[in-house]
Amino acid sequence: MKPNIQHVAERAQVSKATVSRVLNDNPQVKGEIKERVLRAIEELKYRPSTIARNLATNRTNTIGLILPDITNPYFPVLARGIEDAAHRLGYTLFISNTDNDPKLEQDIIYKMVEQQVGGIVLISSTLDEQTVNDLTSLQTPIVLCDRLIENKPFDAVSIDNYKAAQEAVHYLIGQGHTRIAHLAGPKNIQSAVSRRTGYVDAMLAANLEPFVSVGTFSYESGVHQMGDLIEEYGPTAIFAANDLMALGAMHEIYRRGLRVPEDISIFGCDDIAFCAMSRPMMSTISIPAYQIGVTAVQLLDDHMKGVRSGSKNVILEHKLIHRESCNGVDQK
Amino acid sequence: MKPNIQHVAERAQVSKATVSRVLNDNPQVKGEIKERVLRAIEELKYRPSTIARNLATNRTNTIGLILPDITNPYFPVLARGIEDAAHRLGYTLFISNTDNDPKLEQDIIYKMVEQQVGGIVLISSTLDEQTVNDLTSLQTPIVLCDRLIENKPFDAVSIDNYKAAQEAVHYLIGQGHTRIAHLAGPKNIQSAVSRRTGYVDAMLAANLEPFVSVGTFSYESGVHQMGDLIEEYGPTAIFAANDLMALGAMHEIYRRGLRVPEDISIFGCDDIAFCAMSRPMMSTISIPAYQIGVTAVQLLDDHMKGVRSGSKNVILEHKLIHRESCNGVDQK
DNA sequence: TCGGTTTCAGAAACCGGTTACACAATTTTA
DNA sequence: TAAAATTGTGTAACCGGTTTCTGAAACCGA
Repeated sequence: MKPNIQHVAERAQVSKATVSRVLNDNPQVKGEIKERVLRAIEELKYRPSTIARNLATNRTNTIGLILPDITNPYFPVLARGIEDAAHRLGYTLFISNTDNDPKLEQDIIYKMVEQQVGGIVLISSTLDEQTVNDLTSLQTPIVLCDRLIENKPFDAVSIDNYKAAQEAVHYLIGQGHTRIAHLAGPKNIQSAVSRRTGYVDAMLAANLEPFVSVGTFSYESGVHQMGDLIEEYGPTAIFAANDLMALGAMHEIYRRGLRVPEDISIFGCDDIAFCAMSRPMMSTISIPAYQIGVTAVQLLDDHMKGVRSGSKNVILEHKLIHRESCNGVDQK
Repeated sequence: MKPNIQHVAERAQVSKATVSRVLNDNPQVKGEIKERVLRAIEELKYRPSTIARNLATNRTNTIGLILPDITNPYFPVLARGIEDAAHRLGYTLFISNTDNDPKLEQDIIYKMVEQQVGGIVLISSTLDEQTVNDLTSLQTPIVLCDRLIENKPFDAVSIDNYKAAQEAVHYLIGQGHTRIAHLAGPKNIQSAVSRRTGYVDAMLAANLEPFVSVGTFSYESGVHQMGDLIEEYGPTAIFAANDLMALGAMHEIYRRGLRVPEDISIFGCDDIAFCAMSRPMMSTISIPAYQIGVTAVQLLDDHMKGVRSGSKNVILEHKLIHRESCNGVDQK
């Protein structure tokens, strides 16, 4: 039978309260009594019940992470940042995938709230106004990743996707490209929309005609879109809204006997690990995913500890990574 | 202020017990009383406290997942299988990374046990005899992934790594290779050891001399090992203990102006997503990672529901995936 | 009509901790 | 040396549910 605090108390010949104080490092208890309690704990191999403690304190020291799909190579790094930061601060982490399904996402949020998580890190693109308002009534702090939000009591941490996209386009233009197409992500995902807008604006500002192909952020999508693009537009450079699509595009280019960057330059976004493993290595925008995760948890922790009550949008710095997948047109 | 069961009871003019019964779909309560309770719940936007329920029932409906590093591309798929299966069965999932640190791993296991998880899916390579015995005394069911274990009260689910490695070697031998080197994984990881043993035995059985280079399962390790291998041994084919090392090896081969598979063939293991994205696409052993995860949770669920008490080793089928990274020597 | 079941809701104990408060023992102060 | 302040421990209420047990009311057949 599993020992509880009462058993320890009896063995050490003290009260439950004293045992509890020892467990919580309360300095009131010391000397021989503390020794006795520690010995009793040791002898009984007693481990306090977290759930009982949770109920008594009305806190759980848990954080929930809700994301689209851990299988998408961008997210593990983010998740790792979150887990590390959470662990460091003494929280354990719940995790759940939504596949970008708004209904499922909603259910999971409520499930986690019922689990009494102290806070939630939410990576969501599908949040509509109504849902956001519902969440507002929750007392659980929420921090959004990769998505900014205004005038709502949520923290958010992200990068400036609009600016990042513009930089990518400028980089390509700087190499002499004019026929630059964009492999866009889903229309309901904010980061995808920002990148697309950044691309379009940068093109227009340079008096170039934008050409957008909308996809799904997946490798397969990149493959198909690229095929269409070659036939319908004939670009010399591609700015893809994420690396997975960029990789798919690159694959298709080679399948057709063309080469990167000699025939077509490709620029990605995210800087997933495989960008440095592909051949040619992919030039891309590096997003500090790990740091986003860490920051998100810190914001959450602040809220949970009551350090801060307002909401805050944090924008982290991205970085343009020059590798091998882009080349000037004049070098052909 | 957040409503509790008492508030609902008062509003519906019934007792706490009745509300509890309604919450748990107890058919005893029906008709008008049930209606009143449901209405009160609705009106108060009442959500039962999971932690209170946990304490009362002494169950949490949570499962813990402990793995080395979610950032390693093999694990997200496994984790996804686990999460999907857990979600389907009504469990929420804790997750934590160990970086293969035995001490940390131990701490996390105990932390999860204190969280009263119903069971733990453990992906560990560092378990020594002593630790395993300690875990035995826990009342929490544990299922091991990617690692078999005998005569212990744990379930395990894995593939036959020894056989998989032999098949890989036979495949390479069948293509006419004789100078086949092995990029091995860490000596303290069981799957790495099995693959290595399978390689060595298959080589010896074919009267070929094994050549093993020990690495760390990482891409960088593959790069460095491959460099050494080319200089010290001059293999015509490589069997890498995982895809990350295989990819690293391929990178190094190209960096030196050689080609895959024309100069050196490479065969990996795991079949991570990048294998089908690299150029050339990587031939490898496909491990049913998702299915391993699902199976692990099913075993856990059986145990938690008391369906089965003995322990069980499940071996899932792997598959040899023929792609582009291997070629017969005679074709040169 | 009446005793015997059956049905259904409530009272209260319980899960295993935490913590406000009370109070005895000890130390400090006057 | 007595009163006051401090220290350290115990008592008991509490967190918010679940569940056993009890008994009233409804139902049933004779």
